[in-house]
This record gives sequence, structure tokens and C-alpha cells, in this order.
Amino acid sequence: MPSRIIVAKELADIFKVMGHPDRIRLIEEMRPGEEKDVKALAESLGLAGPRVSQHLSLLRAYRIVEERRDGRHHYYSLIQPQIADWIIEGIDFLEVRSGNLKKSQLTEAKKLWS
Amino acid sequence: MPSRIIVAKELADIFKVMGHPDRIRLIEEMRPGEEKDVKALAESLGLAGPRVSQHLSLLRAYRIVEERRDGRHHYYSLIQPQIADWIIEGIDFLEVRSGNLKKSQLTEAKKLWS
DNA sequence: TTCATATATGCGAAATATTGAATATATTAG
DNA sequence: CTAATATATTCAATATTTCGCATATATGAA
Repeated sequence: MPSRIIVAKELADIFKVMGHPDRIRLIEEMRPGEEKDVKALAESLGLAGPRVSQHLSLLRAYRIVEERRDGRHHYYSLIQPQIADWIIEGIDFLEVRSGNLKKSQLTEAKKLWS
Repeated sequence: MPSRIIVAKELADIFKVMGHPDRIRLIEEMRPGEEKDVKALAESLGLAGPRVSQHLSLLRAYRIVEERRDGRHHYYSLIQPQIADWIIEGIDFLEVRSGNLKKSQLTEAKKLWS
């Protein structure tokens, strides 16, 4: 099988993993090299614990995050912190898109995440 | 609604759009500023016309590609050609992932698409 | 007009993803 | 040990995507 097809498939897989707003926010919450436990992540996103845990286990399955256990706390961090920057670069491609978001929101989000 | 939530949602949307191997390959086929018609795209990917047309209409809905009609040919091109480069940068995050792909395949795909 | 080509759209079935709730496990405190 | 906390896993309902195929439209050729 040609390498392009394989690589396209693998790329599609991580895009799919990141194709969920909660997971994007989780990744950005773990910005370089902030490690956080599940409860802290759940609270800052305003989500239920089990949901965050589910998202994290998917991110872990795709080796985007890793887990460090300390007692009953599970601390998560990005395996490749640069992935958070790469996602932020993607914000540039939103500008062109129609209507429902203003340039100020894009720059604000960029700032908050950087 | 906080800008981070809105932007995360919008980012997730384009990630979702790119979360399909055919669409990634389509984008890379239209590399800067190669415009191609549906038949040419379908042939180089080895896919049926209608499938490619469906993918393209999704990419168009998300303003990733634009269409130029000339007679019965519809030529597609990237609205923001840099998006193809950005996707290629994402290949770096695949290296860490387990097993089924070799470093040589990653560099080969990168080369073929660049 | 009729035919062939290029592309788009609609449809239904199968596969996948998301959700919230319930339950399970592991760890520490008392 | 028991209770409480932190996290993970499972389950079923629902929603969304994907796929292949059939059909529709639009253009140009004869």
C-alpha cells in the first residue's frame, strides 16, 4: 500500500480524535507542560467527570496524552506539547469561514490559549 | 458564550471535515495552487466520481475549496493553500504513535506531497 | 433534437460516534 | 473494616457519517 494512503489514513485518525470541541479544549488546558488531574480538567471545562475520563482515554489510546498516577489522582499531560501550538495555528484557517465568528473572538481565544 | 468555547467548536468542525483519508488526499492533490477537475481528482485517488463530488461539496461547504466552472468541467482549488502545508506539519505528530507505520513512510509521504 | 460526458444530488443501509446514567475499581481517611 | 473520593468502564439510546448506487442536471457534440 502506497505510503500516501497509509499516512492519509493516520492523519485522518488524529483529525477525527481532535474533531470534538471538548477534546480540543482539554488539549489546550494541558498546555506546555501543564499536567492536570481529571477533576481539575472537568471543573475548568464544566463537564462531568466520566465524560472527561472518556475523552482522556481516547486521547490516551491515540497517544496524544499520557497519564501519571499519584494515589487516587491521575495526572494527564501532552506527550507532544507542540500539538497544542499546531492546533492554535489552525485558527488562522477559520477566519475565512462565514458568519458566526468574529475576528476578535479568534484573537481572544488565541491569546487565552497561548 | 466564551470565545474559547466557540473557537473550539469551529476548530472541531474543520478537524472533523479533515478526519477522512480521502479528503486529506484531495486537499494534498490540490497543492498550491493546482486546480483540478473532478475527474482528474477521482482518477488520481482511484475513487468513483460521485464519491469525490460528495467530498468536494463538503469541503466547499466549509470553505476549504472553491469551484471554478468552465463548460462541463468544475475545477477545484484550495481557498487557503497553506492549509495543505499545515496538514503536512501534522505528520510530525504521527511519529510517536505505535506500530503500523514506519518513519520512512512518513518522510516519503511528506516528500510526495511537497 | 439526441447522445455522450462531467458532475451533482438523493436515498437507504451499515458503520461509528456521542451522550448521560449506572456501575465498578482503586486509594486514602478514619 | 467502612466510608468517601477520584477515576474508569459499561450500556443502551440517539445522532451522525459513510458508502454505494440510482437518478438528475448541465454542457457540448453531432
